[in-house]
Amino acid sequence: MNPAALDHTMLALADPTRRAILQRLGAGEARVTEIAAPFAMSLNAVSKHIRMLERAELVRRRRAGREHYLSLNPKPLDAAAEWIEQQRKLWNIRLDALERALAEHDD
Amino acid sequence: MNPAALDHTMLALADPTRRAILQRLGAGEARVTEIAAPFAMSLNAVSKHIRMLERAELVRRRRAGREHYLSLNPKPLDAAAEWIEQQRKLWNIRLDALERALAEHDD
DNA sequence: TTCATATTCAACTAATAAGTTGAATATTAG
DNA sequence: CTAATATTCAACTTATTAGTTGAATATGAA
Repeated sequence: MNPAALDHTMLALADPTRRAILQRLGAGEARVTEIAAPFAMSLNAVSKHIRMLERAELVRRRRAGREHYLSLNPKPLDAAAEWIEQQRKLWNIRLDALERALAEHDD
Repeated sequence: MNPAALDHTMLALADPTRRAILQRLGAGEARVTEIAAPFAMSLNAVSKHIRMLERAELVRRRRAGREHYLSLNPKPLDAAAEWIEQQRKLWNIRLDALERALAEHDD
């Protein structure tokens, strides 16, 4: 588990265009041009977003002639979700301890 | 639900220093200097990281004289976790459908 | 072969992030 | 009052992101 991998994953998720691309790919693979179509930016800009998603390994590319088919790889989401869940768990444990301490103090 | 809020949350989580700060705050509130101590960077650099965490509303600040006590606000993590879970759920639904289609095809 | 399509590469600008150092501000301690 | 402490502000550098336009590359179609 490379620590920079989580950096890349989180950074990839920190942009609405990239989140929309992932959401689109959730429905199945698609070509670069198809993915870019809904966005009010150049194809090149979307191409760069895709590159960031690939760096995070959230997106895989399959070349079929001149067309590149992209698909979602949800694996890195596991580490991201795990970090957040771990954090929430620890926080809750601490809050529970606080509550118990307060309850005791009431006696 | 401001869409930029999720951007800020994810971006805040995309840095190991900031994640470490959040982890530290999971154990309870702490002053800026205390938080900065373990890091091999200037106090000012950590101060800036804290500002980003505040922008994401992951950290709250309570001033007590010249000392600023920081605490974790885990609320924004909910939206982040929810986005990821939603994505994983959709992905799994699609994979299940794919599997069913394949199974049918086998008959 | 020639033309159109799909995509990236290269070069550029502008904005933001991440870090530095040094000064300013506010508060507490002696 | 003066000195030390806690923190931010300001200015600066460097790296990265996000976007653009125009050219290159590779493939497919006529």
